[in-house]
Amino acid sequence: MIDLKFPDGSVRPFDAGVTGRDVAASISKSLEKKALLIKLDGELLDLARPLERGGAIEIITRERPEALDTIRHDTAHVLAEAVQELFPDTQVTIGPNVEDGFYYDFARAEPFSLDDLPKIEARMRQIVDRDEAISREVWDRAEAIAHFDGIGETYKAQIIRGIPGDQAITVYRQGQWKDLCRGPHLPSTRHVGKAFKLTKLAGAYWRGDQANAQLQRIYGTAWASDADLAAYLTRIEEAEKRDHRKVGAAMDLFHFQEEGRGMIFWHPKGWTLYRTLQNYVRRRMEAEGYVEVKTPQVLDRALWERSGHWEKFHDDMFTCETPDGEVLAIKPMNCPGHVQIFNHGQRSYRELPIRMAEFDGLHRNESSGSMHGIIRVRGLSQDDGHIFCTEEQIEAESKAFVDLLRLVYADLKVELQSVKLALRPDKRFGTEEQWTIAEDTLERAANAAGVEVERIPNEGAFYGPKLEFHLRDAIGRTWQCGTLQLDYVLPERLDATYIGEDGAKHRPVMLHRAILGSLERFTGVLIEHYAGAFPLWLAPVQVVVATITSDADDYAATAAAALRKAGLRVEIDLRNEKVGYKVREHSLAKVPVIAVVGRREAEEDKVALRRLGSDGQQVLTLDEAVALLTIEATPPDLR
RNA sequence: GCCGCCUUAGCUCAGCCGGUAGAGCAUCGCAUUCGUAAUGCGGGGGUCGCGUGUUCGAGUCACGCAGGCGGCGCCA
Repeated sequence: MIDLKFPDGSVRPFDAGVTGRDVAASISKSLEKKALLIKLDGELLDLARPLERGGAIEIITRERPEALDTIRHDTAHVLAEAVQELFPDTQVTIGPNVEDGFYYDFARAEPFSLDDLPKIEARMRQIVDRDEAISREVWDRAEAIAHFDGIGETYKAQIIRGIPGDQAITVYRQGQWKDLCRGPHLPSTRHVGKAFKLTKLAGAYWRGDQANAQLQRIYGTAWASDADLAAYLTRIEEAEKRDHRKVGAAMDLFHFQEEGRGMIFWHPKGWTLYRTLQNYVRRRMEAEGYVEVKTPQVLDRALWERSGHWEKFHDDMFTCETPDGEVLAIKPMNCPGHVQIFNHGQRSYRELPIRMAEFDGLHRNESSGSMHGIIRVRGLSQDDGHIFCTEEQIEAESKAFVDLLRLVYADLKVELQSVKLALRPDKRFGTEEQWTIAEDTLERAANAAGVEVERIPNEGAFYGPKLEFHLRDAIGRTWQCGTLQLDYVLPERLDATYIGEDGAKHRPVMLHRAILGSLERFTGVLIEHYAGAFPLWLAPVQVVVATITSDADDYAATAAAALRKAGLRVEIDLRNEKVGYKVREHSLAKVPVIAVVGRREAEEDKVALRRLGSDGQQVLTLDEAVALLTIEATPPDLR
């Protein structure tokens, strides 16, 4: 006998080997019908799985979030079954869940076409209608390998070879079809339901390695109900409207053209936004003791060889050659330049830490497939900084940086998606001991600043581990923005030294850090975050003074001049159009404040303020309006 | 870089089985002076991404290239 404890606290005895379905049936007929899975001591299990031990049990029905994960994974299995029925020459590989859905990777000589998706979906619905029972089998490892190799499923055989020896090899069968899978699964394909949709096709490398074969990936989304699916599709559609490329074009912020792939042409409004952001972060940094420098755009290849960048990145660097045969590289980053300034003259321990900042342009020959609007570009600049310090200063400097970053993100009202600690990569410089110290120090500093990190192996820079601060774009993709990197390597390779208290030469440590990261990328993320409707202090155009009739033209000019004198970014709209037309146009252009002036306002020295997103108006005297808007338009660090 | 898809007016998009290009918005002109999300009328605007081929004839079909989009890979 085993004891099962139910969520209401009651404990009941059952025979060992009882299944979740039996347990549900013992409660009610309807629960047996609705049950999809059970959870035993936190572990999800198939409804038909015999229970050999007792514990806390929950019956999982369709409405539960745990069920959704299983529905998605089962949808992936139904997808795989449909694909193998329709395209028998296809091998299955893996099909995990992702946010809002799933994918399945297939190995097939001929790629799928977009036209195949509706056919596959139709077959998937048939499989759901067939209501194939899903059952779990435990296989012998050697037999399983031989079996999958024998039927030409070489990827599956390879996966089994990689499964640790103490783990059971489980195969799930649904109808004629079967797949190696850990489970759990729904009782039958009917429970998958039809609230799914195949969304996109993509190529993906086997095991994420470019050296391996490229598989055909089919992405899909699946939900517990049609209403949830419809809501999801609407949400995605809405989110796509926030795309910074669309908003940027609509607001006339920037453009690209073929001759400058990955190179931004910033228009006046976009550049105003960019400079406003840059000036803000520059002030925040100056207040923290940073000193700003400017280093050359083009430097001899020899310097990049010494720093180690040439070896790892020369294909990704733009280079040029003089008629004399000198090979120069356009700088992809500022670090070696900053070390040159540090190295100029003799440094004392008394000067440390030196916090050196630079906002100069950088160029990287990013591969064609990696460019993405203004978020990933070839020409960029960072709110870059390098802190030269002693080992003892690392932790305090790191914590101060994380604090500063959090302050800036709070000012900008962006939310961190995740903070990752990128650990030592295969290709690296420096000793194991240095890496261990560096990794642990970064984690401690982050924790001290109240930030939990997720350790990710193999993702660090060649010279040191990185803290990565990730933000989300409109449709949920995440992008690394801020970063903090601890580096023992470059000071050594570029021979940076300072004179210590003991009169001897010492090696400083370098902290590479950026709060926003690429200003271009951050601007892109901000555009999507605000959908172009920026807070007053960031908005490229803060106020439009719009007239109702030409009687008010002179007064509008007076009002605009007064607002401009107070430092506001003001446009004036004297066009011979109805005020409704003007309001609509400037609202669509996301101008935060429209100051409407008609004959009445002109006579009384007033303005009628209309805020973006509200249809009321606030009638103030011109002086009051100037005072109010000036306060509102003050950047957060100057308040 | 790899896989798939897309590319027609400034923008968003129509254009069937190959027969010589269309709408809305924007722009320009005229009228209108109208109090908070589109005033009316009229005009101009296109080597249909680029190239080659098939054809009597190509926006439409084929091939190549470029750029873009989605994903993978890469990201100092």
